[in-house]
Amino acid sequence: MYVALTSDSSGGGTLRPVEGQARRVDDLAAAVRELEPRRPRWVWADARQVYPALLAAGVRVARCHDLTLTEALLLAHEGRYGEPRSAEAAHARLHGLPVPEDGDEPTARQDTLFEPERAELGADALAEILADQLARIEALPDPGRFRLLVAAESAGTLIAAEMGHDGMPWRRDVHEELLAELLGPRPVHGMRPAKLQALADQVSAAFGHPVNPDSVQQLVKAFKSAGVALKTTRSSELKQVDHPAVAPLLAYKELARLYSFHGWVWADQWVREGRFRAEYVVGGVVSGRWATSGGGALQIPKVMRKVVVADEGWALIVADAAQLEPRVLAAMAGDRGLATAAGEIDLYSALAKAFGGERDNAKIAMLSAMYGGTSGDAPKLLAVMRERFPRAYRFVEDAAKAGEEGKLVRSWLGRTSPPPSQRWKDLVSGPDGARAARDRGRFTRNFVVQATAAEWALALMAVLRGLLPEPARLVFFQHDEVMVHCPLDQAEQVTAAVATAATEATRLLFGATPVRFPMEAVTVSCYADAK
DNA sequence: AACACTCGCGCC
DNA sequence: AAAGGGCGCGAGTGTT
Repeated sequence: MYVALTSDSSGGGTLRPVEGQARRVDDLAAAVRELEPRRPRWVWADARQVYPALLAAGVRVARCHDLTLTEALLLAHEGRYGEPRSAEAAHARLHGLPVPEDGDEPTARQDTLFEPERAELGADALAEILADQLARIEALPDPGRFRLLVAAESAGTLIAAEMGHDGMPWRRDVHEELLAELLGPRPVHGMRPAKLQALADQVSAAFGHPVNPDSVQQLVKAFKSAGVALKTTRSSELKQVDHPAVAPLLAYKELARLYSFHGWVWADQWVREGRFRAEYVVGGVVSGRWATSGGGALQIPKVMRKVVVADEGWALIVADAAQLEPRVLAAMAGDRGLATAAGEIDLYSALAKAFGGERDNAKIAMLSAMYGGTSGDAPKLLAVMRERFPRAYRFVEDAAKAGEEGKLVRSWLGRTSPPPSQRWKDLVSGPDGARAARDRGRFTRNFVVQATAAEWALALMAVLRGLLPEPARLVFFQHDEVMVHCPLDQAEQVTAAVATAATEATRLLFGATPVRFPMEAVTVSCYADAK
């Protein structure tokens, strides 16, 4: 049962069972709570506009259909990438009206003097858009897979909102201790922390004059007059240099990053009541990976993990998929040899024999095949791969070739790569054309694998979410890794749920396949102990 | 003053 | 000869 839903700013809204009449309610959260036991699939324009308020009112839902994300997936598949994806735009297209650009949401327009205020779409309009989308899905070559994609993507919006609502445990006190230990006391505004300033002073002393270690220009100039020609100021390049400024400079760079990315200012902005609440953007990456729009949740440095501590009497269940991308490739390509190796817990060890007995060689070969790498031993190892695992090899080669020719590629469930830009088309027929073509080939080569891996991870989370007992909560997700916060006595049940979810995600995407997707969960009280 | 871009580096 | 995919975010730098 689909039920279209709109909300207004007063906490009310409209509901419309797709097979019924629209009805206005004053208390939307109460109405949703009442209907939820019948497990409707809620249809809304954009979860981010609706679901946070429901969560704040203590209401969670099991299923939804996100019209905006579905529209984006459909448009891309239909070769209409970049057309406005909002529900307003979808509705306007259906009625031959002027199509509003994305970002012109009605609420963002109300203070514009000469622009007439655009009315929010009603539940009837949403039902109409849904019917159109379902029909377009049916017309696709593989509607079943695309329906799974839409369901997984929509479930992702629920999870993202819930994780933003619940937050990841974050001990301010432990964080403060760590910052004090590494950087010194919190500085007054605009000043460098003491330990950072000391390192900056050491850099200047080593050069014999003041140098701002944050300035690439000054560093290159200072090294040049010291007789060292640098192409960049990257750490990896600096490490090759023999000069007394290098050691304090490397230490400075590491701490400066910590200070600006995860220091006191960051904590003031993002940590409240012992929780780090990130803003996830579902489908924010073209490959379908999530992005964040603030808080940098997907880039928490390893050194910060000691700050993530379960509440008293609770545990963190941390699980990551081992070697997800090569397994995805094995399953997609239907390469029997690779799939057999991917039936083992350590795929690379299982492959080692084929690559001269070295596990590392197997790893380089697989990564080069998926990323388009060609340096070092890669060409030699790729030749082995072509010989031993021809279907897997051909699968990524075909994707690369399509990209080089400017064609579209798709993930397993039907997410479509962006088309080449006009700039690329101009470039590819010019003197640097071969390079532009190769660059795009690397992108599409990786896209088919990365996007399918993202789909597997989404499916895993959607299933896991449904298996979690109250009051366990998903609190973190990072591409192929999930974290659940739960009472200690639920740890075993959650661990089992993770394994079940991995198996089920594999079945949902690939049906019967010899490929295994190991998802080992560990129970810890502190994230730092998870690896 | 405000914005856009590059560089560098953290994560996968 | 060499050629590695995807992001976010900050400071510095350049442009308007």
